[in-house]
Amino acid sequence: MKKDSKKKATIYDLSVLSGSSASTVSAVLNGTWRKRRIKESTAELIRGLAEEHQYTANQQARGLRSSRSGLIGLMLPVYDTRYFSSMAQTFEAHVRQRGQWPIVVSSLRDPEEERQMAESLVSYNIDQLFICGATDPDGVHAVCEAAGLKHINIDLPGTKVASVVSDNYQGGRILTEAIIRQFSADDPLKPQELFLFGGKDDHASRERIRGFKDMKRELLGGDFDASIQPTGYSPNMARIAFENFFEKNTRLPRALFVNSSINFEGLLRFMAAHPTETFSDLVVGCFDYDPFASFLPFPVLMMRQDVEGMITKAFELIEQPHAMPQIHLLPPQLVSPRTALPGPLDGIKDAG
Amino acid sequence: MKKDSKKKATIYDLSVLSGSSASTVSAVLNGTWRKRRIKESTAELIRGLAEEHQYTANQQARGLRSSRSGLIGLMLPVYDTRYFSSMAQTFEAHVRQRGQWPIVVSSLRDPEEERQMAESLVSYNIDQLFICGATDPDGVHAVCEAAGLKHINIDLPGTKVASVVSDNYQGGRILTEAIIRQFSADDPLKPQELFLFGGKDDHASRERIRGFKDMKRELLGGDFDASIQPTGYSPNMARIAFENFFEKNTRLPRALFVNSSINFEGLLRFMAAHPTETFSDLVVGCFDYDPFASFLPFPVLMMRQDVEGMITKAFELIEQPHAMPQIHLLPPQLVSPRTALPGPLDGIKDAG
DNA sequence: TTGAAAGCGCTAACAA
DNA sequence: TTGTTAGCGCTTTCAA
Repeated sequence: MKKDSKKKATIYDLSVLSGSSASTVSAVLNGTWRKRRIKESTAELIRGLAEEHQYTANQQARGLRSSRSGLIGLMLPVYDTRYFSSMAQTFEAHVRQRGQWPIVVSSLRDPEEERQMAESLVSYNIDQLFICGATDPDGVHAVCEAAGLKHINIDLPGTKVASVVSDNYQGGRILTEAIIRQFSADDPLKPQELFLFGGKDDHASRERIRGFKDMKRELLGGDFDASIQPTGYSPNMARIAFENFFEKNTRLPRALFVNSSINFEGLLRFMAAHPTETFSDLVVGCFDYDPFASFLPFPVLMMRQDVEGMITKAFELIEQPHAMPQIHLLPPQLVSPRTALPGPLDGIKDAG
Repeated sequence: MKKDSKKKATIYDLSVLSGSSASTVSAVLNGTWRKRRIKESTAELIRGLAEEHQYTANQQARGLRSSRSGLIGLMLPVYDTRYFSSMAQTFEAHVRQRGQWPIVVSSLRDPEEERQMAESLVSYNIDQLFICGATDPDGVHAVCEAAGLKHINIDLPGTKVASVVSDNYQGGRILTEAIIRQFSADDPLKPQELFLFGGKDDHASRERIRGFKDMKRELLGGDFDASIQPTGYSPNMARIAFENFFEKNTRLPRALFVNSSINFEGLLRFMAAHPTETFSDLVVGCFDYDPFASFLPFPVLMMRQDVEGMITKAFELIEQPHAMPQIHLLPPQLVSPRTALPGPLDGIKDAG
């Protein structure tokens, strides 16, 4: 083992070894050598040396000099749902395919946190930022704008740059209709038997609720604002809402529209405290797809957001210099009960 | 808006504005000013200016100079399971609490990929690397070692540095026993009715299988190597294994030990193609906890790995200069059917 | 209590 | 076809 094995080789080391100048080495190793008209043979030589000494460019130095970093950021509310984890997984694949590096952070839906994270990412000179599900996208925008950092909104729209979000209104309508159609004509669902739980006062929730209300009115008539129970994106608040409802009405509604899989976990917590019979005639519709949830012992309809499509579209838009601060809608997909869809993990070659 | 609002302020800007030198500004702003005995008033002045001009240190420059970056890496096989996504979530919380920044990447269980990722992370001068579930931890070690990068193994052990992993052997035993005890004394499970599906030839699978076999032998007698069906960590391979078994035996085993929730998704895919009755008398035990899986229409026993404990322990060990390349075992926790445990998302303040 | 100066490793004019 | 040079923004001696 060479004594310098702890020290990484630099272009200067290779410069000495090859007899070329540092700038020549640099050009050869960063791909700009063609337009610098460097002799094939010198390039060859330097590449060989680089290989031999396991040279890899110091990205900090490169970035400091060129004001880039090769890092592309993704700001997520949380990792730990199948929706957001598949977002991270898909994002990573796209970024790496572009020869860049993903840096993913979770801001826990705290606007102040979101801004500070953006600040910090700026200080690393990240090249682009994907703002996903931010509570205050425009606050993050201000930080990016001030730093000249390209950015785009996903999942929850902002008003300052382009946003790629699901068509939550249509999704809400479709899901509501599907829930209602689960019930047979001889024992149809009544308006006071269908409730929406979860979500908060953000764009996604509002749109879903709007779709829910419209479709409910169209199909069942009546309009019960009381049938909306926002609980935030918290499993426990949702659990409490279900408990309260149950206490007051001695049963759950026959049909539930659950605003997000996080809230659905609140339903699970409720379930844990009650016998299976409590859910024997329940129908649930839920935003975001989770494969295990789809096989629960009662019909679960899920709306799967088009994560792959959102990321693809976002990459398209973020490149465009003067994209309007416009909302691009992608249709989510209704998933029938007992459906196991392939996900971002399929196609990975590992099989043991 | 000032014309320079696109340019971030540097210590030189503040140096000019404050009348102090750049090195003084630097010291004030990076906390070393006390030991440089800088006057409180100058410090005050500079801090005020920094605030006013929204100064934030350029991490690339800082890192280039000091060979640090403030980044702590986590290498994950994949994001998109509740086990790994909770790992990412927990890791992030710990890292941020230390005032560092998490950089999370997924290597898709490809040893070559793992090494290249490590190389690349090295080129960003990350300060520490947590190697989680790597297929070839020692390969990654070699890269880290050569770069003088502190690292540690989680989930899957290596032989060169300390590893923090679940006690998969005990976990396998406990889970197997729990599965068997689900059956009543008047219709007990027979040895040929209990199968293990999933996993591959890695440490975790081997240990779980060993625990499975031992406990099965102890409680049911007999030893059927045929009752082990590795499928890799692939939903589809698992699905095919279930299909094959079903075709050959016209039914599933009465009891399944599923090696990972990823393989469980293969069971879901199988389920989607078969009527509910096929699973009416099924008992499943599965490694890794997924809240939705816990409520499926048949008893599902899950082993929850102690993610919080693993991360905590790993942080402890990675600091120690001469930790032995030893395996630290953490007991996983048996989770009864229909249990909704709190996760890393609980305690987040958001509630809408 | 502070400043001057060197240099981390790289890129990109500008010369030659 | 290549070398020289001047930084990118910061930390860190060393000197004052």
